[in-house]
Amino acid sequence: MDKVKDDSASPTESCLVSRFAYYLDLREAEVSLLRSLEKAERHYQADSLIVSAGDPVNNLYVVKSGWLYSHNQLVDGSRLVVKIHHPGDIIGLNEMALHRSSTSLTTATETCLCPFAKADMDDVFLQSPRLTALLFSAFARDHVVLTDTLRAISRMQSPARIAFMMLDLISRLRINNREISDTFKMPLKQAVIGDALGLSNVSVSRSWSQMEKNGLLEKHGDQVTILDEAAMRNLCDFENRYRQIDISWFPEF
Amino acid sequence: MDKVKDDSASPTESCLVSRFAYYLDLREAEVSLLRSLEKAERHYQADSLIVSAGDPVNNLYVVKSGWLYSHNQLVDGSRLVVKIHHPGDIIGLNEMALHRSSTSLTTATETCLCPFAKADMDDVFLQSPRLTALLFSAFARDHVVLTDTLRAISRMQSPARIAFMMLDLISRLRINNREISDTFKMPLKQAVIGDALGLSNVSVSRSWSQMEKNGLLEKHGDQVTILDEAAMRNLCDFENRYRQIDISWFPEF
DNA sequence: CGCATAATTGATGGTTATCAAGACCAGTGG
DNA sequence: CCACTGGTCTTGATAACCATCAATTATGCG
Repeated sequence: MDKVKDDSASPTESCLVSRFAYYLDLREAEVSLLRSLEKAERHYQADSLIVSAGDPVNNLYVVKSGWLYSHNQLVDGSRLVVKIHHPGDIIGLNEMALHRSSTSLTTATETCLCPFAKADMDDVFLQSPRLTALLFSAFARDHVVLTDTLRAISRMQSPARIAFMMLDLISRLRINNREISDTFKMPLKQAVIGDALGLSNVSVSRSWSQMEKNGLLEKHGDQVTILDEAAMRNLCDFENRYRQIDISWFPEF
Repeated sequence: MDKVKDDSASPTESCLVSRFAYYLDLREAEVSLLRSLEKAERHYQADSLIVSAGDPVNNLYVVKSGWLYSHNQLVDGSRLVVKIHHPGDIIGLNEMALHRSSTSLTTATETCLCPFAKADMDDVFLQSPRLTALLFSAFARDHVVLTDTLRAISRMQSPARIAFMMLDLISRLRINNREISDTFKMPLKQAVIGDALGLSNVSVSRSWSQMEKNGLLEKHGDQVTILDEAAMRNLCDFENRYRQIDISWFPEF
C-alpha cells in the first residue's frame, strides 16, 4: 500500500468502491459488500505470470495498484492481449463460467492484488440486487467496449487502432483519477500494444512515430500525452463508454 | 409459431427455457420467471431493420424463431457484424448499460421476437439469485467467445476465421437441437459472414471454395455440412465454450 | 423467361508481417 | 569514466495476404 498514489483516487479509499461510486450513490451495506472483496492482499513484481491459461479458475482479483494484462497464446506462437487491467478493475469476471482459465494473467508493472473466491459473488447476488445490476451493467459495458475493439481491429488500419487503444486507456484512467487531463503513465511495451491490436511490434513503432510526426500524441519515457484528442477521436470514431451507465432501471435495493 | 421446428428443441417448449435448462435443473419459479419474458410476440420478415444504432434502448428481445444479426457501421461505410442471434438467445444484454444502442439489429430470416422491458430484469435479480448467477455466467461465456473471435480476427487468416465461425454457429445450434450432427441450415450471405470476420465478401468466396476443395466442408443451398470437423477445429484452434458452465459456486436459491 | 441479387473469378495495389541489422537506453561492474 | 550487456525500439528490404474494382456467372423468385 505504498504506490497507490499513481493511479487511485485516494490512498485511503478503495479503488473498487470509488469506481462504482462514480456511477451510483452507494449505500453503506453496498460499500461493505465491496470492501469484503478486498480483504486479502498479494504483491507481485513486474512481468510476473500470475495465472496460466488452463489453470483452474478459483479466484477473482481486485486490482489495488499496478497494471496487468490478460493474454493467450495461438498455436503459431503469436499472442493476443485480451485486456489491460487497471486499479479498481475486477479481474476474472469473464472466466466465471469456465472451469479452467481461457487466458493467462501477467503483470506489466509492480502490482498489488486482492484475490477472492468465485463463491463470494454469491453474497452480492443474494444481498444486493441493486449492486448486482450495477456489476452486470459494468460488465455489459465492457462487452460493448470489446465490440468496439473488434471493430477497430477488423476494419481500421494501424494508426487508428493505436488511437483507439490510447483513448480507451486514458478514458478508463480518468474515471478513477479526475486529475488526468491529457497525460498519463503508460508502462506497456510496444509488443504488448501490438498483441492487443493484432499488429506486430514493428508496425506499432512505425505508426507511432507517424502519429507523433502528425502531432497527434507524444511519448517521453512512460508518459504519453494526447496532443490532439479531437483528431484522434475522429481517426478511430471513438465513443467514450465509461462516462455514464444507465441506472434508470435498477431495482430499489 | 409455425416454423420453430427448424431450430428449437420442441414446438411446445420455450427455446429460452430449454437453453437454460441445458445447464441447470430449473425450478418451477425459475421457469415461470423466464416464461414471463416471452409474453409478447412480434413477427418480422427477412432483412428487416428492427433497431438502428442510436435508438434508445428500452427493450430486450428473446428470439423465438429465426436468425438475426447485430451490426454497426464504420465511418468509411464498411460494416461490422457483432453477433449472430439464434432462437433462445436474449438480444440486448450488452446494451443494458447504454441509453442508446451501439448496434443495429437486422433479421437474416423471417423471425419471431419477444420484446420485454429492461426493468423486467429486476424481477430476475430480485427473485432468483441462482438464475441471476446463471444469466451472468452465460453472459460471461459470451464474453469469452467474443475474445475467441478477436483472436481469430486479429491473428488468423481467412480460412481459419471461416472455420471458427462455422464451428461456433454449429456448436450453439447443437445446444438447442441435439439432432444436429454435422449439417445445419446457414442462411447468412457471404457479405454478412465477411463483415463478421473482418473480411470482404470476395475473400469469403475464395476461401470457402478453397476449403471445399480441401474437403473441410460443403454447402448446398442453405445447408452447410462440416465434413472434417477435426481438421477445422485444428485449423482455428477451436474450443467449444457452450458445452458446459461451471455452476459449482451458484447460490442455493 | 427475365430481373434482381448473390457468388465467382481475374487483375492490381496497399497495408502490414517478417526478417535482419543497427541504434538507443538503463543498469552493472571494472 | 567507460566498456559491457540485455532489452527495447527503430529502420530498411522483401513478400504475403487481402481489399478493391470490374466483369461474368449462378441463383432464386415473380
